[in-house]
Amino acid sequence: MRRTRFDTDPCPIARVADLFGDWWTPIVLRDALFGMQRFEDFQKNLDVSRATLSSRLARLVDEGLMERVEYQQNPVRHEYVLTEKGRAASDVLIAMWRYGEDHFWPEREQPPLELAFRESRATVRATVVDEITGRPLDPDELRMQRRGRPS
Amino acid sequence: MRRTRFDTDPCPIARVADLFGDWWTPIVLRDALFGMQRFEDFQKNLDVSRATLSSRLARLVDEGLMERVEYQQNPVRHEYVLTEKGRAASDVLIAMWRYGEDHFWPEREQPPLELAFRESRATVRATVVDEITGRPLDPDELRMQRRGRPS
DNA sequence: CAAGTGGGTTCATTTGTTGAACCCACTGTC
DNA sequence: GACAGTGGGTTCAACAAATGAACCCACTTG
Repeated sequence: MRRTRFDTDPCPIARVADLFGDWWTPIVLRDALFGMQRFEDFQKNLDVSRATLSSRLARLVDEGLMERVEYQQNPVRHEYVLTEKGRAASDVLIAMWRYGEDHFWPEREQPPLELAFRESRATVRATVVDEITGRPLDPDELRMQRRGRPS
Repeated sequence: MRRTRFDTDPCPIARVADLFGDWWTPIVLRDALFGMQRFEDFQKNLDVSRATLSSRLARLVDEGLMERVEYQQNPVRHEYVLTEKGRAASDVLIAMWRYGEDHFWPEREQPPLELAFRESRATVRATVVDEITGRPLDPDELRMQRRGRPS
């Protein structure tokens, strides 16, 4: 009766959902992308149970999104550093940010936080587009197909 | 000891994570975006427990991503139709697709499924960009800030 | 030698997921 | 008019996972 896993599913969304499909993982990753690295910092900032945090970080290391790196000896201490794969997850997080700010606040209200460029401090508005045409993607115009031979 | 909720969190990612933060919701939404509407179809296609599916669909209706619409009487039957808010979730799902296909298959392997345009059947490669400049977003160049008065 | 720091693990309680079985309203078939 | 089938659920017992609190350990600093 263990939780259903999708980590070997043929659909990319399913595999990502298997990892992001709990409430803590995306939030831990968010903090990591904004520079957080230490267990204590995550724990204090997120107010998460130490046991839960521990298992989430272990999973992220396991999946190759983070690396557990020793940053001092005597006593030995480690920090969690994002890998390339971990940094690439930012696109998913950024899409979530945009969707959240557009649809999860009551009309005429806005979230107190915004995403901005570090240097200019200008607000970022992200959007998902087709890489080639640069145009937004309408789900009604998309389909899933077998690679190679379109059925 | 109930599960921690983020549906009133000031961070947009947290609110979205609260909804997408389980393994079934993104997958149900994926099928819905590709046109699925009926309970039985979701259940057969996903091989999910009827109880779990039922609660997921109820949550999606509750949050305003879907509407439960009567499509026949005698006997009364309903189907689940995406709202505007539901359709807008496609950007998050598409970003997950891209991240999944780029990072969740072993080197030199590719997922058996691809995202494509319905008409031309050409492969879609999606990317997250800044709406104004059209340029990809590097997480190292971003920050979270309070809206209005940049601290 | 007591308190503090960083990074965890262990534990009991409670909540959520799972698969199987069941229910109900109706239709179509023998 | 009894029965199988369809669509859309609910109920149930068993098990897994999240939670918060307490605990542990290796060191440093006062």
